[in-house]
Formats: sequence, structure tokens, C-alpha cells
Amino acid sequence: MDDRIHGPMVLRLARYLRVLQELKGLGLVKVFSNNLGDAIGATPAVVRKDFSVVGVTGNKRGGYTIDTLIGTLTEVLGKKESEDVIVVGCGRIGTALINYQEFAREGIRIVACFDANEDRLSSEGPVPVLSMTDFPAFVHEHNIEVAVLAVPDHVATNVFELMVDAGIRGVLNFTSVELKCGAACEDHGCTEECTVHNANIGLEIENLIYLIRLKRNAAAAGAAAVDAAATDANSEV
Amino acid sequence: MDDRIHGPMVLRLARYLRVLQELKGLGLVKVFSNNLGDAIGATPAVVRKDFSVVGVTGNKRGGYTIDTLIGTLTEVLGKKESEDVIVVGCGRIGTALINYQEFAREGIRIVACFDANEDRLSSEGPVPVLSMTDFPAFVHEHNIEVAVLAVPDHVATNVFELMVDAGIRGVLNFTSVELKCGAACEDHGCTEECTVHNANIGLEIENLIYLIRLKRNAAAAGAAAVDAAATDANSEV
DNA sequence: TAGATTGTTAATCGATTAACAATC
DNA sequence: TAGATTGTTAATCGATTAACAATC
Repeated sequence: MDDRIHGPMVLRLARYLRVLQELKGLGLVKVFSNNLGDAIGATPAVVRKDFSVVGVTGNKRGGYTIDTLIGTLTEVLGKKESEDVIVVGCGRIGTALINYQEFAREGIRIVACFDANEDRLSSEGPVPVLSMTDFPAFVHEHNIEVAVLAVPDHVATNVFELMVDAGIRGVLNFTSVELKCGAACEDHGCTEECTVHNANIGLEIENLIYLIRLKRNAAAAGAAAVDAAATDANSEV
Repeated sequence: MDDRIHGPMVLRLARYLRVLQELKGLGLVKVFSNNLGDAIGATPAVVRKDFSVVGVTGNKRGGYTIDTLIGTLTEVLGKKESEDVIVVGCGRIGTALINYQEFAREGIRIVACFDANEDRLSSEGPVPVLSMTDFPAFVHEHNIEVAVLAVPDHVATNVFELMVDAGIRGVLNFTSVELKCGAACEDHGCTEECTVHNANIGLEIENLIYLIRLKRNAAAAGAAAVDAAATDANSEV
């Protein structure tokens, strides 16, 4: 729609939308850029820029109309029609996801799970567990675009390529394998990219730890620099 | 240590390290920047730049020595001493995390869970479930730096502030609440930042869906532009 | 030597931030 | 009017990419 809409901005648009819906629920009609900025942790300038990009114009004195914003943002982000999602890999994580559907936001629904192990297949339970052999057909028939990858690490790459082949466009990756879309896409001659988000908890924590250590080191170095400067200042006396 | 080390780079350094350890396990001794680049999905130039920043120098003909790299990266990222992590909120997600410890990478260990509901407390099981009142003391005593936030949304902000107060420096956030560290930090007079990573599966999927739609729209617009150009070209005949 | 790879510098790209004129 | 807020432009910042000299 507009090539000025980029990744971080989409994230913000989604956050605005959520806040706006709550504000509307509270009976508000208008909102200022600084209020929305506070709510999602951005500066007012960013908010105005974002709205400018999506084409919403405010009133110089009265701010923005909440209904207009909700309408435009919903349109830009895509109609909030319910989205069907599948899970591949019916091990512990897959099962947990299926059972704890509550995690899902409105409109997002897990409609099937797939597993290579025939023993796990079942049509009982809240979500059917189907054979991997049915996977491509199912994806096409139901127009599935988003899949959760929750298989053992050693088959992750293979299953991912299956997904890309089948037409999956977005993957939430619970394995600790780095999925490279470019390669898989090229190998299979598909032109459209597949977006991968990583959700491996171990990896996330590991990365958190590294970042914290890095910050601490930087802070220590900064303090040392300050100390050194202080020493220098002293020595100048 | 070096202010040229930034977030994305830390992520890459961790990935290099993992690959290097595997390569070493296979008996390799040297490695070229393009091999590592392929492995983690980066260009050789990025790899060389990264190594240059952390101070590892290679051999113009023979590439980099794996042992040297492993040594330096381990040092830069912090010794792989085991890191103790706690979970706050012993509901479904919290319990799942505790039971599926396997997700944890080597060196990462969940040592305790905290819950405000006294009925859930227990010293049985793989991980003790303690009262929230014990939380600050426990964090100080055990030098806990990283916590997983798995409480209901409506108490997320409060619990997060408790965490920051107690000295937690990194949070893996399973709620769908936007945790703003700046505010909490300022309010409580703490100078050090707290790093938050979001792991809410619903949010992740929602965002995936938005990004996919955006890409499709952009592609459609691009195709339309191409069509228009083609039409123009035709009309010129 | 010739070829291949490193290491560094400059250019580019993308997004955020700052500044300020317009105007309700 | 005076004050406050929008909307846009220019400046800045940060990271990646490209290019190429150095050299094994």
C-alpha cells in the first residue's frame, strides 16, 4: 500500500489499535499524539509521523478522532477477519499450545496439528492431529498462511522447507534452529518471502543474559572512563 | 567493553559461537568468514567486521582459528557459567515452563517459581513454588538477574515493577502487556535499565499476520505498478 | 606468482529524532 | 489573541553493504 510502512511501524500500528479500542471502550472520542505515545512508549512525533504515513489527519487543536484511527488502522493492517493457524509437531510444546488456546488473541484459531508419528494422530480433542502427508493439501484447501513450527530440532529445516513449499508465509519457530528463508525459497523457486519469528524460550533467555552482561560491561567501562577522567582532572590540579 | 558491540551483533556472536562449537566437534580447526556467514545467514563482510570489533584477527590465507574464536567469543559474551532464572506466575504457562525444562539451554536453570496464590505454594516437585513475599529476598540472596513473567495481564505492570525494584535486569515477558522499563526505572530511582523481551505467542502470531498482509499488499502494489508501466509501454506503441 | 581471503574505510540505507512553520 | 497541537522537512543516528587495498 505504502512503502513507507516498515516492520517496526507495523508493530506500533498494532499497538495503537489496541490502545484505541480500549479508549473507545472508555467512551473517549478524541486523542492526542502525546497520549498515544505515552501508551505505547513512543514520542508524540513518531505517532504523528505514523498517522501521517497511513493517511490519517488530525485536528490541530483537537487531536485525532478515535473512530477514524481505528477504521484506518484496521484497514491498513488488514481486516480483522479470523485467521486460521496450524501447528506442526505435536510434542510437548505443540500439545501445550493446543491445550492453552486461551493464549490466542481474538480471531486467531489453531485449526489443526500435524505430526509425522502416526501413533499421535487423532480426530478427538479440541484440535485434530493429522498426518504430515496431509499437510500440503490441508494448507491449500484451507488457505493457511501462518504455521507454528514445534518439531524436534533435527527435522526443523526439512519441515520448514515443506512449509514454504506448501505456501506458508509466516512461521513462528519454536525450534532452536536458524531457519533461513532465502535459501529455502530459492531452492524451490518460490518468489515470495516467508517471514520467520523465533520463539525459542531457551534462545531468548540466553540472548537476554548476553545482552545484560554486555550492558554491565559497558556500564563498567563507562564508569572506568569517568574514573579515569576524574583522575585526569585531578592530576591537572 | 566496546561500544561498537550492539544488540544485533550480540545475537550474531552467540550464533557464531554455537556454530563454531559444532565445527570444533567435527574436528575442524580453521574456518573462513564465508562459511560462518552461510551458517548464520550473514555476508562474509559482516562476519569479518564482527570479528574485527571483538578483536579476533584471522589469517589472510587460512581464515580464522576456531579455538581462538571460541575463546574470545566466550569471553566477550561472558563466561558460560550457569545462570539461574526464576519464573513468576505459576499458572499454566509458568507450570509448562517448569515441567518442560528441557527447553532450557545448557547452563540455564529455573531455580524457583513465585506465585501470589498461597494455595499453589509447594516445596515438592522439580522446582519450589514460593510466595511472592519471599521474592525480593530470594532475588538478592541468589543474585538472580533474569526472570520470566508469566502472570495474568492485569497484574503484569505491578509485578514487573516489583521485579525491577528487586534488581532483575532482564525479563522474558509472556503477558500481552507492553512493559515500559523507563517509567518503572525512573519511578523507583533505579539507574540501570532492565531489558525486556516479549514472548507472548498470541502477539507474535498477530504481528506475523500483519507483516504478511503488509508484504502481500506491497507486492500487489508493485505488480500493479508493473502492470501500469506495461500498459504505458503498450500505449506508447 | 597468482589467487584467495582478510581487514578497513567510505558509501548507502533505513529509521528515529529534532525543529519549526502552519493553524485550529 | 495566545496557547497548544499538528504535520512536514531536515538532521542525526545506527547499522549494513560495497569496495578495495593489503597480504598470505
